[in-house]
Amino acid sequence: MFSKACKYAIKAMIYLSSRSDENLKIGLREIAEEIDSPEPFTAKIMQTLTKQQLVNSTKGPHGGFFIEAGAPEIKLIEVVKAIDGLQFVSGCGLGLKRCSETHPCPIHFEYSQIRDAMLNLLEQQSIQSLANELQAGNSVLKQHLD
Amino acid sequence: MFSKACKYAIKAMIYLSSRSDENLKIGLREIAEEIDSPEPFTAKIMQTLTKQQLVNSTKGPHGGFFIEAGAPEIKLIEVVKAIDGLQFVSGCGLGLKRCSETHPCPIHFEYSQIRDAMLNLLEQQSIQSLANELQAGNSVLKQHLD
DNA sequence: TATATTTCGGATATTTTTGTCTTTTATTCT
DNA sequence: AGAATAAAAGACAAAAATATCCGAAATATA
Ligand code: FES
Ligand code: FES
Repeated sequence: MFSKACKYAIKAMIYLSSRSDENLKIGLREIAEEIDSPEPFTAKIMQTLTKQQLVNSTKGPHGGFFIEAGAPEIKLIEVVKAIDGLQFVSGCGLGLKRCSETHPCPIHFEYSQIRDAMLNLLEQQSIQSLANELQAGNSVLKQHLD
Repeated sequence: MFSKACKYAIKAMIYLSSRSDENLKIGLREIAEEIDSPEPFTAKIMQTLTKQQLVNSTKGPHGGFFIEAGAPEIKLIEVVKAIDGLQFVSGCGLGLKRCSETHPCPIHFEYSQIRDAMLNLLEQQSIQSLANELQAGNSVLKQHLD
């Protein structure tokens, strides 16, 4: 569904948002720790997100990543777009060169409905609202397995 | 969503089914041609499908792949399971070690609904019925782009 | 200014997926 | 039996995704 990089990105964004209310910058180490991701790989992803202007960053002591306070809501689709691109929400489920109503693959009509539901989810849900649920303790970003 | 191998597998199965009514065996070359897939890679996939008993094969002249006539319907999920495994229809959308109602990731409730719809599709749809639609000209397995 | 901190950028390494090639084995036909 | 055909099996190659490392640049603090 999503690449690992994209999953890390989404979780990082949600975590960041859940801690960015204050004028707080979050370091790479903390992010990787809290979303249970490999630190150097996460660094690359954060670089991409920064270049795509989805997060801000500052270097140096007390530097780190943060989401501009008072910034407009960031929808999930924007994060997916930045990391994985939009192929998955528009492409054919069986890999035809283009998804088409007039020359559909065998599962087009069933598949495209589900794909559109996913697209809808990504367009509706925002990082901020998911972060609120996280803060409220209604969801988690990592699990402690014994 | 599905790996390329899995997409090739599904298309190969549907094509095979659409031609297997008669006691007809289909060669690798024809399959790869008709589903627009790399021949040697497709060979590997067909080997797997054969080992998993989803198709039969015979060697030698006029040999090839075929689906046992009068065999019970093959559901899409069986093909996906044989090639990609079931991780995607049961795993967490954000990569948590397990998908859980009690310790859900931020998108669990929306995501799992869509994932279950996909699972439902895979469990309902059979290779044979999709092959019928293909034969009826209602779908295609490859496109000719200029 | 000097030092410590932290991201940035580029190079490199590993793993997985995708794809290819060659030899062997089974089967059919002559 | 011998020749031709086609899949099976295993080794190999290329590409992409995932992950790591290190020096450079920026920033805060002393
Ligand atoms: S053509 Fe395959 S999903 Fe639309
Ligand atoms: S916990 Fe993430 S999808 Fe269920």
